[in-house]
Amino acid sequence: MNLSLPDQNMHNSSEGCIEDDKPDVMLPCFRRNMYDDPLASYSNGSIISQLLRKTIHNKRALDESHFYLSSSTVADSGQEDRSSVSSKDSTLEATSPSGHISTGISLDGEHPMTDHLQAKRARVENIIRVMAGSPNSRQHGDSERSDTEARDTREAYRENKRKQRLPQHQEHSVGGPASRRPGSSNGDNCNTKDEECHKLKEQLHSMQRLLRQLQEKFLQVYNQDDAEHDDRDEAEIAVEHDALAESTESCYVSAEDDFERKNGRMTAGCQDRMKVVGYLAQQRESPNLQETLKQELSQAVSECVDRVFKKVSSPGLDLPPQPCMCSSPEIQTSAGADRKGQQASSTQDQPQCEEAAVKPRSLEYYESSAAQSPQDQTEALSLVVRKPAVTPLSSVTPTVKRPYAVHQTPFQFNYSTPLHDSQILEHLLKYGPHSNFGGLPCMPPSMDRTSPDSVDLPWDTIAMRSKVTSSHLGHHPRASALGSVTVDNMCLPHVKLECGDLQSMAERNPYMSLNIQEGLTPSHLKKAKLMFFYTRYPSSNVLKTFFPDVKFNRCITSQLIKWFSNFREFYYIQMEKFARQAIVDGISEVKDMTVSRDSELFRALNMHYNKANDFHVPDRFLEVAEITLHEFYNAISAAKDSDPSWKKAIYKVICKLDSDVPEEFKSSSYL
DNA sequence: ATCTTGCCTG
DNA sequence: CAGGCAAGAT
Repeated sequence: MNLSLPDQNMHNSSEGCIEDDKPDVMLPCFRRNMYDDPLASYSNGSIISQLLRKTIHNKRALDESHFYLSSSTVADSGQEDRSSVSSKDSTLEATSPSGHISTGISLDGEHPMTDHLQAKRARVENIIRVMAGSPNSRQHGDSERSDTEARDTREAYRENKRKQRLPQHQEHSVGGPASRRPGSSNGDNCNTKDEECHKLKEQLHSMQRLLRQLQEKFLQVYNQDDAEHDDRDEAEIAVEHDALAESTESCYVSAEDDFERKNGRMTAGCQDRMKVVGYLAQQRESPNLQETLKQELSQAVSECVDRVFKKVSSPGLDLPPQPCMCSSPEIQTSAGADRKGQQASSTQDQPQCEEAAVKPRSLEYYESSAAQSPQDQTEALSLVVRKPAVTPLSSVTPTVKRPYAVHQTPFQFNYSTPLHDSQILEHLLKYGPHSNFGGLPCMPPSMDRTSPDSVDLPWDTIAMRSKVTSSHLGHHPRASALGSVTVDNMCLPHVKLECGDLQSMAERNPYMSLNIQEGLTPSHLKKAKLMFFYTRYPSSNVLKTFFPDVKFNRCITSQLIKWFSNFREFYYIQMEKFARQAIVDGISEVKDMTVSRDSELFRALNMHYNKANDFHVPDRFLEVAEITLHEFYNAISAAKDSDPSWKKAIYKVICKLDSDVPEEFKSSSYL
């Protein structure tokens, strides 16, 4: 391999972690693989090279792992023609070890690589499109397609199963006693918990499929390039695909059985990922940058998955016990028993308590199921397949009515954990997993029925406003439920709009690897205020340029614009106030009015836009302020203020005084 | 007819 | 600072 050289370059690539202020956002898909593989050591080089090494390794012990990995790799890739094939196929194949590996990658090298690659490219791109285009449609689309294509009864069965759980509303009350687990005081909790696990798993699998597609694509490109230089044969490439697939699988296994270890390696993983990126950038430059970006996308999704699972694996840890009258599982259990009967009657009392009590159990269940069948675990749709087999679930028939309770868990954690986590989860919501999250009526019973209004809360009200975050979510544990509701009902529609008319995937992909924000944070507000010192009338393009970590959509854009509108409002109000004051004070000449850093006017402004006073206001702003003050003074002096729109003339003047915002502001981590 | 902008209000 | 509304712009 000629990877040694690029390797070094990659190591030196400082741009590698540009956006990775967050060391935990990185190539999770390779973690487990590299960690477990003795052949792999970070000091040995890039992920690619390791994969290649591993390829040889795998060539022999491919058998089982290979067969199901590769199959799942292709799964879901043929959205159009293979429609329902998706993960179901992979499952099918996975369950029949002797089955032929229907991977798009021919191990025998029978099919022409070019055709195959093209086809795969098309599929991958389609996947991406689907994922970006309509988060929700994806899942539904799968279900619908399954109806038409019922060749495989198992597929149909599985899909039906899933359908059952989809659109229904959470009339948790339904189900009847038979549905409850006898002898279980918190049977409902368990059920909810199981549902959560299942739902989460489904989402994971969905994302896995996407991830595999992306990774495959990435590797494919790499192979293409590599083949040109190394004359590698198809078989080798195919095997390598499998190697990658396995690494992917391993990643998920890792995410499920060893978070600690994985997390410990995040930094290293980041470096490796960046190596790859750097390598790709160097070798193929712009054309293949696209592929790199796709890779980044997949990794971001993967990271999100890891995050979610991590959250699930440590339930309750983030939830303050006080909020719930039940501070311990035991108490919880008894409480649940007491409420057994009233459960149906939408108890507003303590939805949180119920959740809190459920979480620990869901973890147990989850882990146990994972342990019992790692293969299933990683397989795309194993979850659905396994459903009937799993005892807990089989007895959870009633929960079908409120299938998506699952998502309460991640969301709750989301809002009860630091911003860092919530950001990642927001990512998750917005992109890949959204197809699943979006349609999930993950409202707790009480919220569902008694607080329909909460659904109308704008997304940013929950996600962006620190006020809400602190006052509701921070202090009231129950707010987490509110967050769930809001996210569920508000975020999704937003996504649809954004995906439809905004940034192209090419633009979105790179951002996904960044710490892109779903909403505007207090930091953004602060930044905007400081920017106001330079520009009073920023164009939307400027805003987009200087808020690279913000995912712009109509809502966000208008919010930002509104901010500046408010800034101006305050600014002009101050100007008018001081101008009038000057007149009252008997100042006869404009020249006598100056704006310095000692001026009251400046203090007022500075207090507003630079409250912390940790920013050196540019002199230019003082000049503009002075000019504005003069304008007001003159206008008022000339009695122009009798005209209802007398200020417009002033605005016209001032808007021309905008200056460029310093480049430093372009950094997403400026503040 | 729809979107944007600005004013007013809480 | 954001929501609502109305006037203006397209």
